[in-house]
Amino acid sequence: MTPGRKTPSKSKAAAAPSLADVARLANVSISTASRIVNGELGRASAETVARVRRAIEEVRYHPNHIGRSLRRRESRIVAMLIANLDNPAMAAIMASTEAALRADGYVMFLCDTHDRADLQDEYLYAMRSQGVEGYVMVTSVPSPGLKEFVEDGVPMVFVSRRNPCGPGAFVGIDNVAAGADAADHFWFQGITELAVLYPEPNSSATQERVSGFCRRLETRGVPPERIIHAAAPGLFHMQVGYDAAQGLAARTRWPRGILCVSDQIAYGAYRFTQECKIPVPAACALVSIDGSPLNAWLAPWLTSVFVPYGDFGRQIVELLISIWGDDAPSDRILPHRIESSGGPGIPSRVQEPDGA
Amino acid sequence: MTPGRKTPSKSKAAAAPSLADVARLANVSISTASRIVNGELGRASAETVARVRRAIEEVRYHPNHIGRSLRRRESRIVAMLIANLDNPAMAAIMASTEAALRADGYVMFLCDTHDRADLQDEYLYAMRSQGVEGYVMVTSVPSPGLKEFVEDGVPMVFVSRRNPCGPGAFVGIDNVAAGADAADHFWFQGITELAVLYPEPNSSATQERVSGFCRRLETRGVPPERIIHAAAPGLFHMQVGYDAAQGLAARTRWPRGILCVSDQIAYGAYRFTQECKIPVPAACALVSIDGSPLNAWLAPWLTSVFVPYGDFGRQIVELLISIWGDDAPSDRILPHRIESSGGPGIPSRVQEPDGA
DNA sequence: CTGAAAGCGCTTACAG
DNA sequence: CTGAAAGCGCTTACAG
Repeated sequence: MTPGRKTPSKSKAAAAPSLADVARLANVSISTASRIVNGELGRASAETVARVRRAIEEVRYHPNHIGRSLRRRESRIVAMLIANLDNPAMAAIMASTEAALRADGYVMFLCDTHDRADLQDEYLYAMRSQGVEGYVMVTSVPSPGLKEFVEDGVPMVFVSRRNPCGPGAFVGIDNVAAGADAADHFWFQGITELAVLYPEPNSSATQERVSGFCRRLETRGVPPERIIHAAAPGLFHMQVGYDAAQGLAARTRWPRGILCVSDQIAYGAYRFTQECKIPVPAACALVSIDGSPLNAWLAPWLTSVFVPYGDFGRQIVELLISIWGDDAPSDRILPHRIESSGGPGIPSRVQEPDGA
Repeated sequence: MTPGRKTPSKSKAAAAPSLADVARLANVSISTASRIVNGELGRASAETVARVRRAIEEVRYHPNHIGRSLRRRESRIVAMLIANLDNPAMAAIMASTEAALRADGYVMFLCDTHDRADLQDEYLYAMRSQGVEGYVMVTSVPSPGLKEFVEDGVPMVFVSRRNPCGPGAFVGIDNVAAGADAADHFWFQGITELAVLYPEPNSSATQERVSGFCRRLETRGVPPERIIHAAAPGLFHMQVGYDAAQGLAARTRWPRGILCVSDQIAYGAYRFTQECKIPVPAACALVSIDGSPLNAWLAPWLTSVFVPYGDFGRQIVELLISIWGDDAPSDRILPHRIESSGGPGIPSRVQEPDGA
């Protein structure tokens, strides 16, 4: 399957120099060399330090983390398990987490679970074998392995979607409030013929968004049965949005406003409205949750709840560190805000009259 | 900086069982246990094998790859260094590479270099310390570390953009041909007032696309000086496209057709055309290179050269394996094709008359 | 100020 | 069929 793996080293590549090579060249013990490599300078004469440093330069020594990890029993590696790389929101979470980890001297394994329980478990076990010290679970799914890790108290942070197998540290927005804000956005514009579009099966995030939306509308006097629910299965949210919109059209009169639980679902629904010649937002206002930067460029017709994915990374890493420190982990709920993309010539703020 | 790292293990988490634990429980030597863990069953009695397996189950043993890596001097880890995670094309390359690696039993470190030479080097050294066996360089930049790695014969594959520091195995499309196809697309529609938009500084890919475009037009009889070049600096291609389009408008008459070297540049240029009330594609046809799936949903006005990023991963991994096997690495050039996104009601194929 | 020694978890000739 | 031993590269008490 992997022919030629027998000779993994290019003939050119000499074996990497080890601490022993440095020590030999500098005429010191490996212990001393190790201390100097690790910046413990107080315990060696200036002359020795200089000699060792020269040797390090000369052989171009770089520490081998595998040896260090084995001995110290720590790897400084974190794994991110993520459901769907080609969703821009996921990419933003990935990028910010990667940057925050690097700033703290960690490196990141990336695992694409495709929202599949079997793959998720395969990765969890593979990562454990690699000595990973913490797990960032972005939109995880229930699985036996996850349950086992959670029960074993393995350090984990759940992002966007809560732990589907029990309690767990969480980073995300207040999804109930986000749904409620979307509801108010419609309400203040006098739009009360409403629908909501979401993927199936439901994650905690979806459920919270939808229920926050419906409960707020109920508070405003819009009875829940007036709000049409349309769901469609699938991982590819644009298709989900298209399919759900189509299902909606088949069942009922077209609404004046639609909440889509993600930007991509809104993109899919939009395409359907265009095929049906429904003017957006004039005849039907579309609101979604994500706030992708893309919206300003390609979707000026969309109003979206901005989720600060770029700030997630810092929070995720802080939370992980507090878990390692055996602190009681407290969820990190980040602020969201609703905003129009403001395309060419479109005023960009939502005006919120005070009071109902 | 990382408070509490002194106690990295949750009190709950018992030390992971080692091969020694298995051996003790099964009453065999560590050697024997190791062989059985590694599937070398021919050398132990069936009874011993069963006993060891029971012990493995009982202590819930999982092999520690750090120990294995140290001893075998191989890690089965590959690193991907990539310039810009929030570009959908990059995400597609990432996803397909990750999947191909997993299929072959490798895991992947992800490093976001932000197109910065210093970060690229920081990562290269960090990855080497982690014992990484191969490097996937997506849109790399020139840097001293890269030069050093290339000279040392470290296994590397360059993706999309060629090695900026000398020769190197490459996976991508034929960028010259892609540019030429875009030229023909305009030519066959009778559009010869043309401009080309690209980011600065120029990568090999950009240069090849632009020169393929211009050379083909020259062949067709359109003199090079008739083609307006507009570039803008930056990493964020949508802004680059907008800025370049703005610069174009400031300098000259608006063209009838524009080649944008990436989809995102086209999105940016599109926004500018909308602000200027220029009908697209009626008054100005936009062609780009990438072929993002998003186009069909949000950019029906765009014609794009489809690049099979989803197939890159397999090719990358095969190429890496051939390099490990000391085979002479041959570049992998994948097929592209030009296509309209085909939005609602728009016919989706480009008709290509035969002959000029 | 410095070094010898043990050991992290594993694999692998080698001997029996 | 099985095991004792060496060693991958490193760190860390401990002794001097």
